[in-house]
Amino acid sequence: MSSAVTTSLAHRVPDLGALELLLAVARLGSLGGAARELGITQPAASSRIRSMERQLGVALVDRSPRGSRLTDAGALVTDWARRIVEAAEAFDVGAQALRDRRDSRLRVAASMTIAEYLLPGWLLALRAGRPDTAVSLHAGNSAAVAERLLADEADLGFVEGLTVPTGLDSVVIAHDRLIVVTAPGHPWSRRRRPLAAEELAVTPLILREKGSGTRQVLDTALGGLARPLIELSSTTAVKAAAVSGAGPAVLSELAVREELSMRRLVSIPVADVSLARDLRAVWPTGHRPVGPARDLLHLTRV
Amino acid sequence: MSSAVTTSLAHRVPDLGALELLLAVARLGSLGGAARELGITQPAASSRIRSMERQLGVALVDRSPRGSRLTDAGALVTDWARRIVEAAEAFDVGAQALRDRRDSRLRVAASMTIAEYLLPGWLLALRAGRPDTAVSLHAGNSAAVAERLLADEADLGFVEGLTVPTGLDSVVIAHDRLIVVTAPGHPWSRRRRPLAAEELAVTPLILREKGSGTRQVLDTALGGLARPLIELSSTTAVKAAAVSGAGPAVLSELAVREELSMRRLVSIPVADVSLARDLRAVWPTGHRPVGPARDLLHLTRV
DNA sequence: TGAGGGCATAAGCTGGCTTTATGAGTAGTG
DNA sequence: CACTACTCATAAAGCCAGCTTATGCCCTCA
Repeated sequence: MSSAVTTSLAHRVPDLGALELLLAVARLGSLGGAARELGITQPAASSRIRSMERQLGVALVDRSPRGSRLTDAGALVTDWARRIVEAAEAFDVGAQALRDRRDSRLRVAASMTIAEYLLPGWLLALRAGRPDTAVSLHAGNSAAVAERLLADEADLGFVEGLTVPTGLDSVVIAHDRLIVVTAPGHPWSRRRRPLAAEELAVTPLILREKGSGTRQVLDTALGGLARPLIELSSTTAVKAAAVSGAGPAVLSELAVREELSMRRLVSIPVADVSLARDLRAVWPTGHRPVGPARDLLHLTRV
Repeated sequence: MSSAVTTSLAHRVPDLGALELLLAVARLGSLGGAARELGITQPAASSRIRSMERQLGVALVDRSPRGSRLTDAGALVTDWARRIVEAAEAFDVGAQALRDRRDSRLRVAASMTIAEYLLPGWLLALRAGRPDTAVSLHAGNSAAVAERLLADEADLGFVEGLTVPTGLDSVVIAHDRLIVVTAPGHPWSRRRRPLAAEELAVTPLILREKGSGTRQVLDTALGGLARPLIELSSTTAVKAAAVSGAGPAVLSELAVREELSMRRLVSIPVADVSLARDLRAVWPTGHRPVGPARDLLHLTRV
């Protein structure tokens, strides 16, 4: 693999500024207009689009004296670009929440899975409605979330798992499901019938460590029988092991959505095992969320 | 506060090179090692990580004389970064396929929706197994796909919709579903019961133009009754209208996955209407795909 | 025919990222 | 105990991408 000159992605993919510019051109139908919107000059926009076209080897916009429209290829590229920009927006709100310290107006504590996969989206939506809300975010396990809430160091918490920590009220805001995944080459990926619970129980699996929410749900569903091939301490490590073909893994559906659509992993249907778990918003008993916390809570309910 | 200087995303989110570097550091546990992998020097990596930390206002890695590990915040940031990099990888393979012209070893023709949302992932997987396969991609509607295949200008095609163009053999590779979506504020988003088919039929909707695959499926499902509020000629335009709150829209589940998880749109359950449609791989009758086309076809089957 | 909007080109500047060169801390080893 | 091998940080100097300003051409519309 990586033969010859495997130049990094960054050399083959335009930078975020150029992608934003392309989206603006697509929306406004004019290089100069897009430039104005981004606060740069028209020649800068012109040259940037041109160098992006050189880099990709494809004409992206049709220039005419009355404006610019995307070519067919340009439309396709713009849609791919949009997905990068959306991921960057999620990064941005997440990072901003992480930076803002305890003087923030809304302090959120969340379990890792929720903080990684759901919160950025919610914060993006919250910012759309309440642009001035400063949010801070702390990520930890369920116990840590409970502790922060009870010490009045957080206004609203999010946890996953089967039980609600004592002293907290909660409401179910979404459902998650654990699924079995393998690399595309694995024999299970060619099965025609769903996997039986017994098969899953006797096969060594790549798992999160005992005590994690994920492991807890799986052990309960299988009657405490899950057999580890390896035990790893982060979702990311489990994914990496599964992608590399080490064996089947059991992971939150949320955590592997990207890998499934990229076909780095495939999902193996399982019969007779209930691997659903609730995702809950939590707060100290009696202290119903108000203000921005209430807004965020409303956003999260499907 | 958009007030003051609402600097663009590109100023608040590190560039792709920095994100890749961060992922390498996370994986290898060493700044120098990551630098070596990316073909830059250790001081460059050091300074780049440091300036990323300055930009985000958060410490990302714990340096020690025996290596570097991610901080808690760093782990979270790294996972958000990974999603940007994955979107960039999809962009990259898509763009590469778009650039390679008709001398490519594998020529693919696909409908817009499939080209935008699924093909990049498939090509990524294909490249993992067959790194040297050069792929070219043409996107158009079903008729254009059929034309290219029959003129021997493509080796494998992908279409969505209810019918298979004549002269082509096909196999169903996945199922898509049209769903009803609205902006989060819309009254329908607070419904407790699923929408009935009749309600959908009498409500003016944001739709693709007549003749598109999406519209065809919807009209059939509703008995030709879909009532347009506006008709737009691209999926992206429909999404933009729906996000801005113009009304309910009907779109492929594939097309709105990101918007749903970002909560820019919410999905409205519908009862009694079957909006499923098949996604098919197609090829000229009798000419079963061989070589790389066969590999790609295998990859796409769930 | 003149005004206005759209785009391209050229020249010069600047800032960020890079490399090279060096120093300092820690761990393992004979 | 000192030597080696690994880690990371700092400083100085060079390069290049992208920016701005200044200009010119093309087209459309009044």
